[in-house]
Amino acid sequence: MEEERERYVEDFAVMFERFGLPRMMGRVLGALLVSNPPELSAGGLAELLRASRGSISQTTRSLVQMGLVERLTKLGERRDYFRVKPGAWDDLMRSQLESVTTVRQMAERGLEVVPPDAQSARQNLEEMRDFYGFWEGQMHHLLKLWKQERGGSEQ
Amino acid sequence: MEEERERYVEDFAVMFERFGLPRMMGRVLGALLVSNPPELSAGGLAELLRASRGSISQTTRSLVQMGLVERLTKLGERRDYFRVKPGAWDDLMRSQLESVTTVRQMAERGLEVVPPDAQSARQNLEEMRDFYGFWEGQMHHLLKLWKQERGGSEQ
DNA sequence: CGAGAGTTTCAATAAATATTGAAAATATTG
DNA sequence: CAATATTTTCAATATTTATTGAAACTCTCG
Repeated sequence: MEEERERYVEDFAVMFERFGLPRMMGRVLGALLVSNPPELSAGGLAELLRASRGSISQTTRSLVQMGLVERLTKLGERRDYFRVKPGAWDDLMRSQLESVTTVRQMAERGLEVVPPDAQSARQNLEEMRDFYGFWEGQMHHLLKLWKQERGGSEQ
Repeated sequence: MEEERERYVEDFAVMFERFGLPRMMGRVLGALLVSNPPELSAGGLAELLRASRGSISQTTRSLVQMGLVERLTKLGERRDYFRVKPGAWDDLMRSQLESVTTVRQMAERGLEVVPPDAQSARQNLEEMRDFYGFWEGQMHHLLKLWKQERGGSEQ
């Protein structure tokens, strides 16, 4: 991997880290993203990223579970390969939509927990509920729209 | 703070933590959210959450900087108070929009880094760019829409 | 079934992060 | 300006999280 792409992978990892996810996940995803050919083996990733096989194993599992990466095998070869899953970004956004739902529910639970006469707290929580309720609906709609317009063939 | 609200604040903190932010931030924000009256002093927060003053100080600063909490003073009183900032959720979503922009830009940079003949990598990156470009535009639009419909009076 | 290629597990360790608490700084009052 | 209330800073520490590497495991092939 030449200098420039190594730099890219590292920066990708830092970005990922800022989203609260392990740096190594960003490295692996970044490496797969710019790899040619598009799939790499666990061993290949370990070598490319100068990381232990153990940590590649753990990281690929997490990425597969998150739906960002898929594992594939090749006829006549023992090793497993990994590549960026088509539709990965859509999946990621879908999990963000789940977070939005969680926040909305937390607002609703807040309204149950707060005394009926706590006006300002109720107002805060109602705004929170309404806002996240709004996003919940809109995101749902937009995910559908995207799939309709662009995702017709894949998956 | 009674049992039920303490539980709520802790659960709120765990949710916050899952988004990659410090647990204490979630505690402080959760406590302010369900507090009646709506503002609490640094000392009050420390006592309520059984946390050190130092960590309350650090946490409130971060929350203020993130735009989720505001500091206020009261005439005739020395201490500072904190409360949930009106429009906090909108601000938070705006910072998520910034993240979306960052991801889109990272996709574009990927396209510069990858050789012209690396078909599949280019396809990956183009899908990423288009997807996040789409969300960028849509989120921008929705934030405007929300402000128009609901945020007319505040701020 | 045994050998070899490859992957996963997991205890140990390294690294990063959050939290405390005491001292320093700051602001307000009389 | 001294006394007091309050907040901030920061070095030390506790806690959490990521990473390694060696051993165990799994699979495939001859």
